[in-house]
Amino acid sequence: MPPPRPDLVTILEQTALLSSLSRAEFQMLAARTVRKHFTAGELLFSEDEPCHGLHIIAHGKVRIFKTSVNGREQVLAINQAGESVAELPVFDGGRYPASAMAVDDVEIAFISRQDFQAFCMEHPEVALKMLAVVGARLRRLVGIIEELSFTTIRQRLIALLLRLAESEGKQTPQGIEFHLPVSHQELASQLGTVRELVSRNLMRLQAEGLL
Amino acid sequence: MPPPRPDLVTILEQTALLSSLSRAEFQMLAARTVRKHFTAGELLFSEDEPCHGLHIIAHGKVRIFKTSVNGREQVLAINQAGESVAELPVFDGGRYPASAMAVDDVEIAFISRQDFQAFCMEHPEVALKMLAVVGARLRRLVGIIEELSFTTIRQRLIALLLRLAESEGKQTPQGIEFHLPVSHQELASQLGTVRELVSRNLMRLQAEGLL
DNA sequence: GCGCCACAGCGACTTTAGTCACTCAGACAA
DNA sequence: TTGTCTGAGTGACTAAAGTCGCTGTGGCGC
Repeated sequence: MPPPRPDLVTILEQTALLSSLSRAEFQMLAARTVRKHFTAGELLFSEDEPCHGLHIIAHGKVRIFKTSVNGREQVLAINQAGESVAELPVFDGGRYPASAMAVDDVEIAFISRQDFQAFCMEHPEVALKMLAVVGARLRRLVGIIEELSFTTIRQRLIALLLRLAESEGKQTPQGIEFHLPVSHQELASQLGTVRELVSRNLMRLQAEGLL
Repeated sequence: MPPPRPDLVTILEQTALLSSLSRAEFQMLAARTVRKHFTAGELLFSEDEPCHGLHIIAHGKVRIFKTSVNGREQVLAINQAGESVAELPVFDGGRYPASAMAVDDVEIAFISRQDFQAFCMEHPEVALKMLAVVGARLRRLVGIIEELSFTTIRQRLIALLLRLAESEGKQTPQGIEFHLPVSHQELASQLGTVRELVSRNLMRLQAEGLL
């Protein structure tokens, strides 16, 4: 038996997307929800696969990314518990635009396309929330485009480090200190480049005394 | 007086976003719609401005783009009559993520945020259509990211030329023939690079006999 | 201990992208 | 006819980005 399993209603209640629903509505939705489990490194789905429903993350982190022919990866987003994944193909009926992989062990609440669409028709406020969520995603993508087309890897790396410092860092007399939560390879994927450049640029920043 | 002005209901009827509404609904919406006119080169809105409502293009083309500090531009989309612009900030209440400029003379039907949100609550199917439209936009952005992070300018240029050939080209004995509809500068913006590289790469393709 | 592995560091090199400075041709107004 | 403006072509250069190959290190299993 996997780790403690909060019941589906509780999971659904914790997703931002569905806040503002009544207890009865949650129960109705829960009745149509399937629970799925993925272990670290497992693919939830991959690019160009047809989409059958909405994934809501109950526990764990999910990495959304694209892969190039030469094996390079570009991370589009990393989503956590309470967030949903791949909302869009649920609505436009198309295929997944990217792949999703479990970063650690992940619990998913899965609702089929038909069920969720029907639910949205009856609860327009959920559709509006959905639009807000998708809007936020769009903003992030525009941000990535901006970085990719206007800035150097060095600048992107600095920006990413600052973000990490913000979220993970703790203050020390010498400045802010934090551990890199992931490998250089992973940082490279998030920046849209290769490991060596991350390594080199980190060195450079260190040499300049900024680390 | 500007060019012939079809009435608002007709304009609204022609937008994909609102198809499937009844005549009465169109009239109701039209009553809350303001008409705006922009001449070529004029900005509809710019990045980071707060958003007050939804723009629907009645006539003309609109270029959505980002600008960098050093003056470079990255085109995110070019939208035509019947499409809407900047749907997202209407819903998440944020600011515009990019700027929009009239490519030629443009007629806009403008609906305020409040009115449109209210309308969506009453017409969930419009909200769902909206999600599909936004989804398509998201796909395009992911495509841009993919190109930016995985391919060279040469490849991107080829891809863009092929797209143009598809839409504008006419078959001739020697192959497909078409005019570049825009300046090299504009192509560069769409590819996320500078004029010189477009020029050079076009030369290169020509030298290799691919043009 | 030994070998195996994944991750990291690093030097040498090639390719691509971007910058600068200039020339040229065509459009157009004075 | 000039002058001027804009878009385009181009050579020379710099600076990024990416590739290759090798070394080092620190787990971890046997």
